[in-house]
Amino acid sequence: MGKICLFDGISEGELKKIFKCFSTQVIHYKKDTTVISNMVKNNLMGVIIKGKAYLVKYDLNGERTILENIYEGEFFGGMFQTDSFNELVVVTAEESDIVLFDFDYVTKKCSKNCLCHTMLINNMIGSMVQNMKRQNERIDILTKKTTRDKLLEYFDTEAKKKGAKVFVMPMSYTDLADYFGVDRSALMREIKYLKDDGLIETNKKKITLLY
Amino acid sequence: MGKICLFDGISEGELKKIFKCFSTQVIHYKKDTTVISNMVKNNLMGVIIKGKAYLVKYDLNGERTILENIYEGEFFGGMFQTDSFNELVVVTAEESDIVLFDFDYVTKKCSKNCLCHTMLINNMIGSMVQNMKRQNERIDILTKKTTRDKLLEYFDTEAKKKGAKVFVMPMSYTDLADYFGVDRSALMREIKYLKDDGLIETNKKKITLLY
DNA sequence: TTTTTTATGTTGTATTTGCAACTAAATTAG
DNA sequence: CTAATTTAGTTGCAAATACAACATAAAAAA
Repeated sequence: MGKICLFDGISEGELKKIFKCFSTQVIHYKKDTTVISNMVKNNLMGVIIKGKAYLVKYDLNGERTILENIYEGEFFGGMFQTDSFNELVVVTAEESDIVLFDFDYVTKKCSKNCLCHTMLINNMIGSMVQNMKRQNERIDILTKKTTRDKLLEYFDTEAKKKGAKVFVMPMSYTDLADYFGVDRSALMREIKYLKDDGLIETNKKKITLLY
Repeated sequence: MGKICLFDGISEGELKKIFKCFSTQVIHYKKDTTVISNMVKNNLMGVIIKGKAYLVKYDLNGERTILENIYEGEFFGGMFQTDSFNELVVVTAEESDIVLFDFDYVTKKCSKNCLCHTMLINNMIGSMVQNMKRQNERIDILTKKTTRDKLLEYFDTEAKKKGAKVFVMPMSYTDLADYFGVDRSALMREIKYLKDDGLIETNKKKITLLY
């Protein structure tokens, strides 16, 4: 399958042209910096050239929920224009290089109708499909009623991705608890129960499925 | 904001041309019919002309999870090609008219490079953004730890959509429980508690927020 | 290096939730 | 219109979970 990046199939030279046409440039961001928020009502979108970011929603109590992970080569935005009563914010998860430009440049197609533009749109659709798959995967997990079922579903997916019964968790247990929307200590306890029941073995972040 | 439909801005005549170019036609489906599954490895996508469908995942135990609602004018597919170890299926939620065609027709652009094609792609992106917003909304709710918080978040969103403290639930309580991934009776109980605590009033599906 | 911060791991307890098993109301089908 | 099916509404109880409060290990910063 291979990860689709927004600029796949577009040469350095063409990319420079696009950036010029979009009158934008790469900006470097420190970790935990707000790149874009719905406070800024511009119809912006951005591409992560290097690094990683989160789409975050802030609660009334200041609690934050990570709605999406945005990885290298992926884009965000397009949902900041209208009906944004949601406090949506894109924040860097690490030091990142990001390009911001107006959504219209992409959709409203420049006069030149260049080939790379078509390529860009195709990649964009591919990237969105990729993103939807990830979101569906998470929803599938989140709708499981017990933490045990969430874990088993998650382990299953990871094992299938790796094609093996042994794999290394790609995130911390703390983050996993957030990803599941459950209490961290309850998650740890459930993992212990799974071990007690002989369903899994763990060594730090290495998980072995015994079924 | 207004709902974006895939064929917005495309005339009847042009649409006929597209259908011909895509060598497809509208098919009528009865309720609860499988329109497309990842068993069929074709790179298909479909548009709901009339009706409604679900993107469903079937569990090993035969349990089903509704991952997405696909409404009139929206499309689905594009995620059925590769890495589909997930048992994803699109099923009609009611009697529906649907068009199926190969994804490549859209992305790989026909030789004519017609204007309506560009329009189609723009609408497609709009539709996907819309979809992502919905998914994010649901994830936001699902990650809330208690059923009470899920309900309050949900009520909040609905109230904001309607711009009023009073609104009518757009789905049954049974469906809401599935949407939340919680037990139905537990949901009913929590609604009662909310009433007891004077936070809401209900009359069948009419909800009034008292805060 | 040492200090500071963040992540892991554990446990008791009160609260929340799922599950089962109902009845009543409402909707759909015949 | 009546029967059949689906949805709403309740409740007891066992199981799961959130919360709080720790100790320790690991990682990051100074």
